[in-house]
Amino acid sequence: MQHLLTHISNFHPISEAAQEALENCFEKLVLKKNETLVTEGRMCRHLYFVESGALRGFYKVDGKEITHWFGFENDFVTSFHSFITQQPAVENIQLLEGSILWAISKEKLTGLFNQHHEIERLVRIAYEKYYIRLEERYVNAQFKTARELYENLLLQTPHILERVPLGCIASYLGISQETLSRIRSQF
Amino acid sequence: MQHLLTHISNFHPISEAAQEALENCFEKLVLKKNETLVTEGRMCRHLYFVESGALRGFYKVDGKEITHWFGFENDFVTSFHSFITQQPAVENIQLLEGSILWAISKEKLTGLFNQHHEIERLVRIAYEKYYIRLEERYVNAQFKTARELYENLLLQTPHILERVPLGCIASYLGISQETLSRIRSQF
DNA sequence: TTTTGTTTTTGATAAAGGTCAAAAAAAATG
DNA sequence: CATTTTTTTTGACCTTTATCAAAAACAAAA
Repeated sequence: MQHLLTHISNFHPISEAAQEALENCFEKLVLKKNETLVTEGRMCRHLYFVESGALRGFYKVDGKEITHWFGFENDFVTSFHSFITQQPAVENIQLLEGSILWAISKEKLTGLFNQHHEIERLVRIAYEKYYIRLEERYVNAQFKTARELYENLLLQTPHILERVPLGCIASYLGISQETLSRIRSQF
Repeated sequence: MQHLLTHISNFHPISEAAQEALENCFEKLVLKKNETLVTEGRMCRHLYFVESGALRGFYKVDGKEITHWFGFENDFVTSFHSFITQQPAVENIQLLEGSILWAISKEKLTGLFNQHHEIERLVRIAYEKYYIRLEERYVNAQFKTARELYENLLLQTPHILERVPLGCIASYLGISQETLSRIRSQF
């Protein structure tokens, strides 16, 4: 738990009172590799913080699994669309490694927003950061060759290449596994 | 100005006091077609609300202009990365039609956040909506054919096709203008 | 270790869409 | 209107990457 509070304080300092309130709302979750955290068609009512481990969000197109994000240490993850709109999730979240997570429900988070302006601010600022990150990925994805996408990954997030199976990475980059394999062999 | 306040109230109702505060912070801007609102390399310090008209955000790759979003009536637009990080913009914002905009500076907006929790909430909720929208576009862009992307546009945002030159739309969809032209001729 | 299952690589082929160049159409301007 | 200028369309060709199928490598389990 200290892990989460420290991470938050580094990101955007908050008062003791707010920290205590947060502490009372998160619950620890220990999951094993390959377990499923969120399943498509079901509601996702929680936001998760990754203390350690790795997971991925994926959805299915023509029976194929398309990974569209990875989560690692210090990431907040959820099936965002479902969490926000309270509609059934269109994606799945699966553990890529055994992980320690901290979960907070949407109700509790909303309660925290009402009690502590500074927590809502924290989240507002986090959204900005996540939005910018997504925007960057989007711009990259659309106008780079498969090779450039791989190089980017190699430079910017090499841990993904080390910890995640090739098939997941290929769909994450929007290219076929075979193409990724061929590109990788040239390095 | 009433336009903006009405739009905000529809989106998420706020108190009289907050409305007045908002009213004092926005400034009206009337711009002509082809004028530039934000230029790459320069800071973008404002958030804009589109009362009427149309504009686009684009950046340059190998001398080519890549449009990555359009803004129309009731949209909030800005060079988001620059506005948030206060670093020079990497994109340009240009008017596609003569437009009426309302501008608020980052300083004023931050001030509003401090004075009115509910305004920060409003923005937090707006971010959620914009994030989901971007996520959808991202997922689409990566795994649909050029034809499917065009069909999507036709169904979901036909006003774009009616009000925007083909070249802008092609880069927005991530395909060449020639391909878009050929696809369109098949309908 | 063998066996079995999973992941990655390799090869051959095909399809989608890009690029370049020129014509046609449409829009803006004097 | 007539004339530039800009935008869109069309055609020929080429590149990138997907797809399918099979082999190889690797990992897990008996």
